[in-house]
Amino acid sequence: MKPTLLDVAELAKVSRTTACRAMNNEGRIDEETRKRVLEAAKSLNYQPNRLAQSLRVKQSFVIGVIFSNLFAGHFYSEIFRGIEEYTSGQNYNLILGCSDGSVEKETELIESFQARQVDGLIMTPTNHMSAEAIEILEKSRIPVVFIDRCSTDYEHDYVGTDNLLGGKLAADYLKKLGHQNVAVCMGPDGETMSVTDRLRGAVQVFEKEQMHYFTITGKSKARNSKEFSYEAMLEAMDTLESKKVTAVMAMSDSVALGASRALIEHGYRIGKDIALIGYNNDDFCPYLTVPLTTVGQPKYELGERAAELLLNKIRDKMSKSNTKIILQPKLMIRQSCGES
Amino acid sequence: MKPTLLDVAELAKVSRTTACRAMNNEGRIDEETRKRVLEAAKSLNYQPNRLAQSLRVKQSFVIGVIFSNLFAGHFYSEIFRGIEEYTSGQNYNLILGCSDGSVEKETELIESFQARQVDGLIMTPTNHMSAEAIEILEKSRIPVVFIDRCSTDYEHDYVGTDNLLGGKLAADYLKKLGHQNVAVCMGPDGETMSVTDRLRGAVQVFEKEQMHYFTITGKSKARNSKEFSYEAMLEAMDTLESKKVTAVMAMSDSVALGASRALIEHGYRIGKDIALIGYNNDDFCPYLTVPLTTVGQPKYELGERAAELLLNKIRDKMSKSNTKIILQPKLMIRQSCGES
DNA sequence: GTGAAAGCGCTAACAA
DNA sequence: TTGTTAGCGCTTTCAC
Repeated sequence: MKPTLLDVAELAKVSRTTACRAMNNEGRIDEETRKRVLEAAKSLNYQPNRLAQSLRVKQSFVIGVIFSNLFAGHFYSEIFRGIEEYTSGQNYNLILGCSDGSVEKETELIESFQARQVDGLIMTPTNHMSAEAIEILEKSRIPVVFIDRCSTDYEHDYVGTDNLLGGKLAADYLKKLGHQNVAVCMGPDGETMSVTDRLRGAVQVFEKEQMHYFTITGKSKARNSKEFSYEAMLEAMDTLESKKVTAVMAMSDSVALGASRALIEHGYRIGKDIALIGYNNDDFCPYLTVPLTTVGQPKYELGERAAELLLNKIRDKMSKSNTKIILQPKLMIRQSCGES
Repeated sequence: MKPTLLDVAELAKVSRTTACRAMNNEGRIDEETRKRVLEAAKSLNYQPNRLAQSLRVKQSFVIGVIFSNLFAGHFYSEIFRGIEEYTSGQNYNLILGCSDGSVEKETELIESFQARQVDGLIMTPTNHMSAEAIEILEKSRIPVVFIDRCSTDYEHDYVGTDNLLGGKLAADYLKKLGHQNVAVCMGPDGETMSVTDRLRGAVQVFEKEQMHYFTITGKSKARNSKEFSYEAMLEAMDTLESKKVTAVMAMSDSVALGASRALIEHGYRIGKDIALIGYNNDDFCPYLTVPLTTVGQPKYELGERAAELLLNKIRDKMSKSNTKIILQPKLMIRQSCGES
């Protein structure tokens, strides 16, 4: 049986209270007894039960993380690392779930995490969170920070990058290279706000510069971006030719990868016959045969800032609840648009 | 203030016990009162406090997951998905940490998860787990399942793939294509058992077939496989030429990606001037300009089986504690070795 | 500086 | 079928 605080107390010949004070380095306690308790604890291999602690102090030091999509391996891995490194230094642990784009699972996860008394929540919501989920969040008053995407239907804190600007950056660059006809490959998450923002940004440029464009939305059932966009692109091949498209803008690097496969199979040489620009700056970009030009997002920092914001909210419940932290995207010029 | 079971009980005009029974669908209870309680619970928006429950029943329904490396985005994402989907159906939640290859952090995580009373642990250990960590695990008697890698110094359950066979598969294939001189690019995790096993498997073939080979270990400080192997490969360029290497075997697909960048920069055409084979079958493989031939691992299933094994151990503490589940690798022939 | 006692929210003997 | 009571392991008020 695991030793409890009482065991430690008895061994050190003090009361539970005193033992507790010693363990938590509290004030009013004799240095001598403190040492004695600590030794007793050590010799018993005592470890406080965090469940009991949490129950008592009504603070669990656990934060819940809900991603909507783990297929996008690199993107969420980096965000998670940012969250993890920031929070682990402050004694928090993370409980992680993946909604896989399902609103039901998202709701379940929120409820489950809530039942576990998480101190806060960081999440990328599904496209349309269920009304139920939103109600739960609002009623529970658990501090929440949305990351990367955000819910339209709900007042919230948010950490993301400026997707409108990102879209502009990409479009401006294509314009600068002289492209007039561009296809925009949306990928499977075309309905999320982050992606529609990128599109809006690009379209602003397209219209101002009187460029032609059209979007490839695809109707594949694949959840995997690469597969989805590969199929979507294959279907769009004819249109590509008839509209004399010279540049493809992909809404993520994975989408770009899928699109490039279709393009290559149809004899296009990336960076020569056709320009391709991605989004995210995933870590594989520099390592492709034709290194991918893309718009970079600071993924790790996204996670870090979200964690920071959340912990601040947790500590200061009064902090105003509509903070938006918008980080800047950055154009990463490589070779897939023909320049080096 | 959140409603407690007592609030529900009062509203339904029964005792806490009865309310408890109703919530947990236990036997001996009148159908009428059960309904009344459930209604009361609903109207109060009652949600049981899992912390209190766990404390009481001494079972948390949380399992800890510790990965050693989240850079390898896709690989661990898939494993995690396998674990998550299997366990979430059974009411478990996952608490996730990343040791980042550091034994100190690994030990901290184990302790921390233990303090949180996890019911079990799934982990990829660092190369050499600290004696301390092993001692904690043994003393705590928490069921543990190692995944992908395993600790040499410790009796354990394990789920992985047959890396020896995987190495052979790759080497056999290169032999079949007529290669006589191959370079093996080890990557940053060259010391892990999974990688050394792959090498052993390959070497068995090399020796039997009297092929020449040498390993590229690299001395980069990068933790990222792609970067690491890119640098390692650059350094090895001269040797590659002097030894007339015609094939490169990479210990993971990320390593292959890094290596290919160096090769391409030096004018090699993958699949024509030089053959390249990877390992893992990461999801980007089919989407490279020259689709990568590789040895596939069933990542999702790895996670799933690990979760299954762990839950069985949790339920039946008596189950023998040295189960090894070894899944089979599979050669995925694409174009990077010249065949289609 | 130390300890007794109460209680966080839940479950489970046992008794009625 | 229902309720009383004790207790999981911890923290905290209050009194000494």
